[in-house]
Amino acid sequence: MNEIGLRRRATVHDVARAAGVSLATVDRVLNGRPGVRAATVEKVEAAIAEIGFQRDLGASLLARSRDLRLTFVIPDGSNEFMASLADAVTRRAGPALSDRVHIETLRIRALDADALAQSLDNLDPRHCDCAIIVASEEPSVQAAVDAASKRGVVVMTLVSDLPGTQRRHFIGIDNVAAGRTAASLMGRFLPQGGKVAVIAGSLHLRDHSDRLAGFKAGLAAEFPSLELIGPVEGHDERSETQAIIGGLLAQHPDLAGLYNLGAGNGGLVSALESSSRSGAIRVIAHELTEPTRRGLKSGAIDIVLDQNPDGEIREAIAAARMLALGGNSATTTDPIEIGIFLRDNLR
Amino acid sequence: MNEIGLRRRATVHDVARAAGVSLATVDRVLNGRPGVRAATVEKVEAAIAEIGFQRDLGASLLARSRDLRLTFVIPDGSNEFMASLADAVTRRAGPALSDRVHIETLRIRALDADALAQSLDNLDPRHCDCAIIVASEEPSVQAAVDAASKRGVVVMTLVSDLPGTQRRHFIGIDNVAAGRTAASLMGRFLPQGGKVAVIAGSLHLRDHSDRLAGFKAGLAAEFPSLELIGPVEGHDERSETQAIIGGLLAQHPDLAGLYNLGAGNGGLVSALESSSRSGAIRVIAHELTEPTRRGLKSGAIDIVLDQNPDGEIREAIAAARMLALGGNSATTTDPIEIGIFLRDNLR
DNA sequence: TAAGTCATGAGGCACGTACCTCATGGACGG
DNA sequence: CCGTCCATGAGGTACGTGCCTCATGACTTA
Repeated sequence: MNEIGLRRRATVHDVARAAGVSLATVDRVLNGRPGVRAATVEKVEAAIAEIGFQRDLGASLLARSRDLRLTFVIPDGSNEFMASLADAVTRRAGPALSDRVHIETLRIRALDADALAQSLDNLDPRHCDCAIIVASEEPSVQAAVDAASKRGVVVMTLVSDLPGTQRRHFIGIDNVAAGRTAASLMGRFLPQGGKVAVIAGSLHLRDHSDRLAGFKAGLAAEFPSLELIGPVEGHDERSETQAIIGGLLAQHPDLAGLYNLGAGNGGLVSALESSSRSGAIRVIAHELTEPTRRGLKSGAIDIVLDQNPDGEIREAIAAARMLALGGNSATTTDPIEIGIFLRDNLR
Repeated sequence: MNEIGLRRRATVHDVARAAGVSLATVDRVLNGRPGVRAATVEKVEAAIAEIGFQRDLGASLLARSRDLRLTFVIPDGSNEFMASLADAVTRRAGPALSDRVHIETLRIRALDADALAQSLDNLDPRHCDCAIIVASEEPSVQAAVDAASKRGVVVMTLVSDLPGTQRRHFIGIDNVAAGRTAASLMGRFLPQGGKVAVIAGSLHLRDHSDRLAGFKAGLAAEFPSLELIGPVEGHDERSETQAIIGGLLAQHPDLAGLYNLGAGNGGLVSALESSSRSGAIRVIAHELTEPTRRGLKSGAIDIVLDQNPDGEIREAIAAARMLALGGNSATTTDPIEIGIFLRDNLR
């Protein structure tokens, strides 16, 4: 019943025929089982390359008769972005299930390195193929990532990276570039120069320290007339951030700009709006969430730099599927882009 | 061999048991085949909802023993964005194949409605499940879309929509919002007012006419001190656009802003750079391509509004898969976002 | 009442891969 | 020359779904 001229896609049978070996041998090679001479392995691999065989992912998962099991580990607490990240996971879980991808979510206390390390330690490769974590850069976490990898649980980082470990992939924006972009916008907003304060969540978070580095570099290179104040750490908490902003406003009556490279934006907006200086200070924040939307609309915030949580979750799942088939995820996943939002292009 | 407490996912067998019918009946319901009483259909659907059955997409495509066949119809010519769209299709074709999605690309002459209509007419539902087209809003195209739908080829629109036809889905940005965003940025760039020229490709393209509408509305609502010149149609061609810009520059020595809502950006940049007024005029263009990157870097262009071609192709494929399973694509696809690029956040 | 129509059941084969068992034949050491 | 190990072949079953045929029993219509 095949249409003429419409070639069937290659199967393991075709590989076996092309390599001049049996199905069993092809299977052993494909799934990395022992008992095949090196020369034979090469023959099979050559045949695969020659006829362009691609393993059928659906049939493969079907035959294994089990889903790909992913565990997302996401910080809990008042951080709205993390909440929207978790929501995105929930939204994707349903559709993913019909692709045989089973997703679980773990929420752990924000900025609690030991809690993160421990939940990684608890992951059993028999129940979890891949863990996707929002990492913080602390020794206990790094050790736990390497240990999990050694046990056979693939680890990927999300939003905040953990270079120098066994993590197989990072999904998130280029945070140095994000910081540079913030500097570039801030510099254009303040051609006359002035004081710019920087608030971070925690410099143990790689995304925050990268943004800071990019922002500093951007200011130094292009806008030396801006004077940087801080960074101050608000631990991504609403009330703590609000207190810090209040203090900065009181301490610097001539404050011209504010860059919050962490979370806690509810506190940022509240502090600005209750200060009578909202709109007079150029404000750049991160992540499009309820408080930053409110800030954009009221004029308290000028620009929001955003990473699309839905896109990140989608790419994480896609990367995990690729890894599960022994492929290289890096070659096929799309980079996550830095979104720039002002009042007029709110989505 | 199932882990204790790890429930197996529901299958058609479970549905049959739960509904008290046979496998054959479940199958008839699932695949919309006739010969089932309405009451029985309801019983089955209730059972599906109750036990949370989700069809196994992989097994389904496997059993059908054929790939999902998609045909992308993309304009040819000097339009760099369309080229990058076609590239994105090519990039996705490989990975998609391992999900049993077979992709073909047709390039047709840009702005040639009859060529587009004819390639739609040529699509045979036995060789193509779904066509994804960059539409232009002309009667012959509209008729061809409806005819193809009637023949059994699902049609989706990409980049430029075709409302009022049988097209099942549109994938692209909200172009009215894009125009409004351009207006908002332009207005902020030119607080002292002035002349702003608008260049389009063709107002038969829905995306262009939508952008124009959004831009006009945005200026009228917020920046009445800006005087709009045009639109002039450059037909998305490099040389024609270059000539038009040259003419505008000569005719309006006091030109303050330029919004090219179409393609032909190579001509835009060339005209500006050879005019000695590059950098003195605020310029907003669309689509991140080689010429617009060059323009951003040289300062000839201030802002580029972008739709991510890779993201669009990804969503198109995802939507087609959903439609193929009888689902409603609109509920599961992510909206495409308007990217805003300046020199500093080039990707 | 006989013939026909219709909803449903029962069961089987196919899809491409994973994974299992068993057979076979060659190489090698003693 | 015999026993052992090892690479490989042969062939089966299973996974969940699609699609086919055939049988059966209920109901309609002439």
